[in-house]
Amino acid sequence: MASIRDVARIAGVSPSTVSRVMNGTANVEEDKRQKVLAAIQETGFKPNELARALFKQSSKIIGVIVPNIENPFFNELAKAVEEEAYINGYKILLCNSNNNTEKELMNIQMLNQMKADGIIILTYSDKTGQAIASCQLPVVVVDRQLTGSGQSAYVESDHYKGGKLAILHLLDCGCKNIVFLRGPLEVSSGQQRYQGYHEICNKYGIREQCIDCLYDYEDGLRAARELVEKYHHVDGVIASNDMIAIATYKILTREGYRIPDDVQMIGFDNIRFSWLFTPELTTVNQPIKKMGTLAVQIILNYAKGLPFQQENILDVSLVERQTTRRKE
Amino acid sequence: MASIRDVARIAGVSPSTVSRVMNGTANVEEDKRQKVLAAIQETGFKPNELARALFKQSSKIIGVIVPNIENPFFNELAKAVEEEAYINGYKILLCNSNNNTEKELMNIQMLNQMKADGIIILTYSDKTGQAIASCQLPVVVVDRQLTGSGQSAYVESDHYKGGKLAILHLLDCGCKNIVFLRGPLEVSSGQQRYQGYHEICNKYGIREQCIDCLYDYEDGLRAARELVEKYHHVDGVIASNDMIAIATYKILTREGYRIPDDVQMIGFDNIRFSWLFTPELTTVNQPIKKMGTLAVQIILNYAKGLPFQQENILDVSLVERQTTRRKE
DNA sequence: CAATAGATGGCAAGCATTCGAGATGTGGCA
DNA sequence: TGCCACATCTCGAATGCTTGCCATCTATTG
Repeated sequence: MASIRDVARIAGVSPSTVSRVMNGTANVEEDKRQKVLAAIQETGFKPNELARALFKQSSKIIGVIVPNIENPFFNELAKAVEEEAYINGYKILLCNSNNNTEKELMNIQMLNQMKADGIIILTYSDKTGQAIASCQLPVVVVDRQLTGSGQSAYVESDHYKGGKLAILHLLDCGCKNIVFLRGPLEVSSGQQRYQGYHEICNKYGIREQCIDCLYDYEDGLRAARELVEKYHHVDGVIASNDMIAIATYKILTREGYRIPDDVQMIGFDNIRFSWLFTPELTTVNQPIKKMGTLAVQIILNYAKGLPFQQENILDVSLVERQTTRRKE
Repeated sequence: MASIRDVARIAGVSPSTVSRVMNGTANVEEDKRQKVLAAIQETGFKPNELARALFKQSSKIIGVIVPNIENPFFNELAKAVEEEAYINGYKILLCNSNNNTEKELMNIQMLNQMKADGIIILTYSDKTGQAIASCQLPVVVVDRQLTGSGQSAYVESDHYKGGKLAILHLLDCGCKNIVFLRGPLEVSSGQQRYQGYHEICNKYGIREQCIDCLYDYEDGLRAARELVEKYHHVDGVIASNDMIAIATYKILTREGYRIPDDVQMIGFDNIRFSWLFTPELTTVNQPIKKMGTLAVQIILNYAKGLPFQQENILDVSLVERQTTRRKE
């Protein structure tokens, strides 16, 4: 592989001149410029990104740490991040943490050593929180609130509003016996959605009915089984997210419930699958793409020394589809 | 950020000695060793990966180029790749090509400049084929056959067998009027599956009924609409993959067909969603995880100078679930 | 006392970039 | 016409950081 010095030798100039031609850093006399260009052509010279990054102390890499790429929510987000990064000349280093704090810490350290320009992280334990705080890199936490500070920011949706939207919609649809498959209260999305739900219940004097449920499909199946066992007269389900809604659909139909005739159902997130699924899921939309784009922009701004907003809470909206039906 | 020279100065030794302590390259006297360790502790020194990679001419990065991370098949594969890479101390640089040859070439070039240790690519146009052939890096093409050569290899499933398995199963289930939503013939998976189907049709004197269909959901909807228009008496559908099967399910049920009572259906790939879906999809399993693992291992072997198999065709198998039903 | 083994330091390589200094040339003024 | 000043261009060296090789030095053993 040709180096800048090979090019310089062939063109009969110094490496600095070649560098100037390539980067347009300064004027170069036309005939030398032509010779350099010719030499670049001839050798097929491409600058070594590692050397460049080493000098510049920046690798133009953004690290993305997700618990599980397989999860549609995370991979839709990863896609948005990749696109925005690519447009701006950045690359994505993808790390799967498998919800393993150990691996998360390893990844953060690795990104530090790689001189990544920022980290976008989609998971958050207390330990990682500390690692983030003591991290020299800008970190954007997505879908979790952040209590620490430093050069970090967070991006999430208005889950509180989402929770209200969900139950209000089921009420609009005439549900009398709503069960909330409640997401984990330790994470802000679960906590906030529950708060929204809770407030509406209070306001209308509705008795709360919750089943705790993690965000993964398997636990969704478990929770849904508990649902059909405990709540025979259920006519409305708020699933903690779309994957849980899909799991619940399987269990409910297996038990002979028809959706939305017997039980109406609403999810959260509006992942692509909520629309691909049959029936198409009513859900509370999170602007996933926008979250990814924003996260990248925050890192870009940080890199450029521009100001950025530390707390970003994006709006959510109701998407009515086939698992609910408004009363005429 | 502390450098190895800072550590050396504090410990009162030379940088080489520090390096030796860190990497265990050679023996170091115990008291110096202790001093070095203490200095590392004190400074929190972590070697600069860029400098290391520059020296070693290897960044321990594997580039993964997928057409679309959102596609479940690709992201299940990406996950397997990430896991296997992580275990072996490699990182994944994820590139979304969006089926854009331009972007693919850019990514290949970028990975070259980054001194990636290999590329795993899940898409394949003629132009990229050339780029791959002239690439100094080892390349593993997954899910496509490769006609060129160089230091490249390919990993794919036995699609031919898969095609046979699919139609034979529908015949076993008593289907008399099977339509094949045929994947693109330009790619080997489409071509080979069709060959398998074709051979069985020949053998049993069945009239072929095909609708051409790309691998994405939207085109699946289109093809499925064409299906219900053209083939009123269809009682068996072979979908070009699971996503297409899911799209077909939507259209068929909307038209009042019951599955599997009126129409039986089989897909390909056995993506996670084929099981999460209701009804659970009968499908032809591709060992996705194994494919990802193998692809990484090929690159690892190449890096170690070990031999590796250039052509890898993995076995497929039938997974019977709820969209087909064997005749008693 | 010599020879060898083991430990350690220094230097160079890997590569692109930037800065300060030097070189070349041109224009203006005496 | 000759000289000085200034502008423009170009080069070399230093920077970023680590590792491997070679040379050196010390200590131990025969």
